[in-house]
Amino acid sequence: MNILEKINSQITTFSKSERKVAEVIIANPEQAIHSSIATLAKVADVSEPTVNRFCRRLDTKGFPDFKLHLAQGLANGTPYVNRHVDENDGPDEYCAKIFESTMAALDIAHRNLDIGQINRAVDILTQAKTISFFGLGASASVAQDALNKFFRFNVPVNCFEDIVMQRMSCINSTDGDVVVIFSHTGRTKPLVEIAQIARQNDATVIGLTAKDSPLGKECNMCISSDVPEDTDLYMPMASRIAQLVLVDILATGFTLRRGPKFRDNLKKVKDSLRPSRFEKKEGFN
Amino acid sequence: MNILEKINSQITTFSKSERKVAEVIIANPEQAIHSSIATLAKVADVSEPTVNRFCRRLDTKGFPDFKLHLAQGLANGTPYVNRHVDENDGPDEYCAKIFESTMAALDIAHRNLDIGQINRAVDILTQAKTISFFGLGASASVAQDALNKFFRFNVPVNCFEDIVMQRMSCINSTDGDVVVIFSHTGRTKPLVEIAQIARQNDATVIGLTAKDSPLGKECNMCISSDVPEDTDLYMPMASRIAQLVLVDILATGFTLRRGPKFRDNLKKVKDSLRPSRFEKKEGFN
DNA sequence: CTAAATTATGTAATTTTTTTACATTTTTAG
DNA sequence: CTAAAAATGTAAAAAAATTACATAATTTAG
Repeated sequence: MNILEKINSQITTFSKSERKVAEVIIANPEQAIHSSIATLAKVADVSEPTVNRFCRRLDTKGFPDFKLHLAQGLANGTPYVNRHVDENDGPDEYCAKIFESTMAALDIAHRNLDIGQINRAVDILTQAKTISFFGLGASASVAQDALNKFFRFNVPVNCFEDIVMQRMSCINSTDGDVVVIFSHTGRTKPLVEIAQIARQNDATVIGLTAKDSPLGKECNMCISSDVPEDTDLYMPMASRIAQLVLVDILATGFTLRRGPKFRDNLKKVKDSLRPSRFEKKEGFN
Repeated sequence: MNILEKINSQITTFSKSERKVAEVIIANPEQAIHSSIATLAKVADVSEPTVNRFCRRLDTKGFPDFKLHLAQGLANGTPYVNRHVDENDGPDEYCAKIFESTMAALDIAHRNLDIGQINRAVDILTQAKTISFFGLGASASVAQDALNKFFRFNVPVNCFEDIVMQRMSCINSTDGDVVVIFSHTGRTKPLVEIAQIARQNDATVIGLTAKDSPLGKECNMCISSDVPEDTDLYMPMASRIAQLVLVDILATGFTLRRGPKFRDNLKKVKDSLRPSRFEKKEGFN
């Protein structure tokens, strides 16, 4: 845990003087790491040993060690935060903000991820007779991306952008078929309907969607990224990126489950592209 | 810049003794931040003032200040590294690795990004008569995603997955049309050809591809993410995520350029979806 | 190639900073 | 209200870092 958070969480257990020290540090940690114990004691209006005791109470070896921890916490505490784009931002700023909030979103998605569900999904996918990927809007391209990965595995795969085709496909599904439905909100009516249809026909439905959503409830199992969507610009951004990473994870899990021999096939698929490409110049790399 | 990187980049300018200090620190920075100047001097086999001079050379106030900088560098220097999935990895491990290398890739993409090119691309896009997005394979879904963003802007947009349609579209293009081509490698022959065709017809071609690739050379301008692709599993992974973030950036730049009134339109597009969705329960949020 | 000048490094003293030992004050429990 | 415990401060000691200066190594001009 970050030492600043630690100070905050333990502040009630501190004595009066120690609390003074804590407050001074929280108020301006940047300044604290550049102060000597004497300066800090004076600012907090306590004696130097009090500051030292304060440091020890936080499981550091002493004041210099405490400053080191604090410095690390400051560096670590702000790396990828969700910063919203402002209308006066120049290109530097909005580029930085978008990259950072995307990374922050992935970090959150990773933390919230239920690995057990991933494992179950890989189980289901490896045993599937056919796999269908469906999504609408921004999730349609996620579905297409999933198709692009899974068709390499030599399993029958489907992907339709058209809701009518999706419906017909689900009506024809049977036991052993797996339908993967992508939807950030899980509130898109037509997708909820095709999930119901697929399950009525004994297909297994995996939802990459919010757990408690209408769609989530219709699925056999659910993988949710729980990424808060940035609604500033009314466009899906981080959520679909998180979904794509989940696709990568499922595809990776799939290939690992199938063993090393299987991976040679993947190389063959890739090599088959060679004639349609310009060769890279010879040399290292 | 991270102080460890700084040491590395300046190591040639150091004197013999200072280099000894640098090497000891690089070999084990964790240990360095917990050593006194005396210990470090002994380990590096130099005198204490040499260590101190070394610190000053790196624009720090002295040894303790140097340790602070180093501690901060360690805290955010190693967060997201590109770790490769190993065949014995369990789900926890491959999930962590995939998330981390994706984030690492985005970090690299951000650092390598030429903001000037982004600005130019936004210029071109805001002035476009029509915009077409083309890609093949994994980049096809990136193109589709771009379509999903830019159609909201009330500009005529195209996106075909079919190379023949792409070709025909480029043949019909004229001055004022903008063609955006997605390709990680920039070596896919058909895409290089359509870039040539589009330019022959006076369209402006923007490549989201490698700068020095055959495709890159055919484009009017080029935005490259320079993300090293993880080829372990023979599937595009991080590269397409980086492309999608670039799409987000271009779309954001576009809306900012158009001003606040324009953004009301985006809300309208989003609101139009409401009838096809299940309402969220009332309440906060 | 040599001598002067410059630069690099180390020694030892000085200063600063941190820590310890102990005294005093404050708080708490009976 | 008093005794014990806890908290805080004072002052001295220890540790760490820095400075001033001396010596050694290297470079450069002739």
